[in-house]
Amino acid sequence: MDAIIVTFCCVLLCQGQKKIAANGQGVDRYRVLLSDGKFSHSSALLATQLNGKVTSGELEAFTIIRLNKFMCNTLPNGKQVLILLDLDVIAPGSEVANRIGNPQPYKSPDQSGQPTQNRAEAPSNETVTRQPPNNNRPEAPKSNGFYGAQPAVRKPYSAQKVSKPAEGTPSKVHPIDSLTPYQNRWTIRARVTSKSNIRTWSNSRGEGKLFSMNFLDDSGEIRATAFKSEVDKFYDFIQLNKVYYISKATLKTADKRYSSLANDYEMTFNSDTQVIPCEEEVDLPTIKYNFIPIGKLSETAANNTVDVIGVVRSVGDITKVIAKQSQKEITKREVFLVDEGQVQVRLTLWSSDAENFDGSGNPVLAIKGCRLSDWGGRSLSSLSQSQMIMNPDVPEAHKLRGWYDDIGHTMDYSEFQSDGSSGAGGGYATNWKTFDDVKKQNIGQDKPEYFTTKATIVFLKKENCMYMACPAEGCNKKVVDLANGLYRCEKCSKEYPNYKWRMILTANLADFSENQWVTFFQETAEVVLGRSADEIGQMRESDEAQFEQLFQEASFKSYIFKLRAKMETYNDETRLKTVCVQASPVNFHEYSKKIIEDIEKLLVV
DNA sequence: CCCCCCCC
Repeated sequence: MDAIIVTFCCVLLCQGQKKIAANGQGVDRYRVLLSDGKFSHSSALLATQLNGKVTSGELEAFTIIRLNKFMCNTLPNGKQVLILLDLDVIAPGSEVANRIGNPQPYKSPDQSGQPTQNRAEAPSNETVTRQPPNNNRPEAPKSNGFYGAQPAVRKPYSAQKVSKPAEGTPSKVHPIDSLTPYQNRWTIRARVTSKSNIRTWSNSRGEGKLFSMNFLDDSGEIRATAFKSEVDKFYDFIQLNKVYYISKATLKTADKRYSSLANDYEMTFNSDTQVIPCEEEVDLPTIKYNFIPIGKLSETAANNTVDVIGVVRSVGDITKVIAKQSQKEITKREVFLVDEGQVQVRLTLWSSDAENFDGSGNPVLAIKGCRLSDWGGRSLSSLSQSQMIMNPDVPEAHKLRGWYDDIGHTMDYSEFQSDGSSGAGGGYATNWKTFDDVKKQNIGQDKPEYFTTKATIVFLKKENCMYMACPAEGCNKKVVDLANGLYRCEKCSKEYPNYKWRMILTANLADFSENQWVTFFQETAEVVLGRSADEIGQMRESDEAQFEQLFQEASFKSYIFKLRAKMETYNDETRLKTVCVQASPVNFHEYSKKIIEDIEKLLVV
C-alpha cells in the first residue's frame, strides 16, 4: 500500500526560505524557491502547518524534498502560485550543499506564450502519484495529491457526480478533505455529527453569540462556526445527523486546542454561506475518531482536544466541588481508562456526564473531543462538546474488548507522572517511601530520585529563610543593597530600584519512621507558609511578631510531599540533599485507599 | 469574531 513513487523532487536553491509576512492570525508565511534541476519556480508558499520545518531548520537551502501534496492557484495575470501542503525531506541541504543543474525560471504557458514546452516539467497532477500520508484516513478517496487545479487543465479534485440532484442542488461535491483557504469554489455534502448550543460571549473585542458544528463525509470532517446573524439564520435550520450541501463558507487554520478533528482548517459561516438539505439517501458515516493511544498522550500537547478509546478499568464515585470562578457547585466523577499500551489515564466527567455514567462491566469507552490536561502528567477532562460512546462498533473497540477479557484485566498499568509543576501528588503518586526507607534503601545515592511521603513539619528554620532577589524575570540571584535606594545584581550586572523576595526555607519533616531535613524553595515554601514570599518579606520587616506567628502556625501540619533526593557536594563534603518539589494537602480519601492497599499487600505475603 | 468547560 505504501508504494511511493518519487516523481517530483525539488531543490531549494536560494538562501532557503524567506519569511514574507504575517497573515491575519500572526502566523508567519514562508516563500520557497523550488527547482527540479531544469526549471525553478519562485512563487511557492509553504502552508502554515509546515512552518515548523522552517523553524526547526529542516528546510535549509538546497534541501531536496518530495512534494506529497500541493495546490496551484493561477492569478489573474497568469502567474501560478504553488501552495506546498505536505512534503518530506529526502536529503538535507547541508549534504546537498549545491544547486543542482542550471534551472531556468519556469513560466506558465499563459505568461510565456510558449504553451506546452514547460508543461512536462511543471507540477501537474500526473506527476504526483504518491498516496499522501493521509492522517489515518484509509477510507479517503484520494487518487492523487493535487488540490484545486486550474479548471481549464483539470476537473476539480475528486469531484463526484451526484446521481439525482434535487432542484437547486449542486451538480458536484468536493470531499471535505480537499478544502483549503486557497480555494473558495467548493460544495461539500456532509452529515452534521455534532451541534453545539448557542453561546454568547462578551470581551474587549466585543460581544455576540455563536454556535459550532462538525461536518463529516467519507473523506474527513471539519468544524464550522456560525456567528451572530448566521446563528439566527442557521441554528434552527441545521439539524444534528442530517446531511446538507454546504458552500461559500470562509476557511481558516484550525486551532488544535479546540478541536480533535483531523483537519488543518475549519469553517466560519459568512453572509454568503449556503446550506441546502440533501434530500436523497446518502451513505455517510455518523462518527469518525482520531484516537490517540493512551501511552502517546504524553507526546501530545497539553490542552489539545483529543479522541481517546480505552477500557473502563475503574470508576470513582460522584463527588461535588465548588468551581473557583463561578462559585457554583458541580458534580464530577473520575473514570480510569486503559489500553494495550498498559498505561492508565484518568478521565474526569462533569455534571450530567458524571451523573449518568455507568461503568459497570468494564465497558469500552470512546470519547471524541475531550480536553488533554497536564495535571498529574496527563489526564483527560470531558467538555460539553465531548461525545462519549460506550462499546462503539469500531474495530478499535472490538480489539480492546478481546484484549481486556483475555489478558488486560490481569495486567498492571503505569500512570502518568507529574513533573512537579502541576498535578496530582498525593493519591496518584507511585513511588511512596518513608524516611526510614530513604535511609535504608540509599535513595538518591546513585542518581536523583523522586519519592512521595506523608509527613509532618516539625521545625521551620526562620533564620536566613529569605533573601532579596533580582527583580528581572527568571533571574533569582541575590542582590546587593547599595544603600542608596538601588539594588545590584551581579549576574545581570545591573542596578535596580527594586527587588523581589525569594525563599529558601529549611524544614525538618517527620513521618512515623524517621525525620529528614528538607529544603523548600519559593513555590513550595509559599504553600507551607500559606503566604506569598512578598507578603512574608514585608511581614518580617514590619511586624516581627506576626512573622513569628506565621511560622508557629505552619508547624505541625501534615502534607503529602513530593521530594527529590540527590547527592550534592559543597565544600568538599558530599551528602544527600532533599528538596521539596510539591506540597499538597492530604486527600484523606485517597490516602486511606493507599493505606488499605498497603495493608492488603501485607496480608497477602 | 469563540475557544469558558470547572476540582484536586
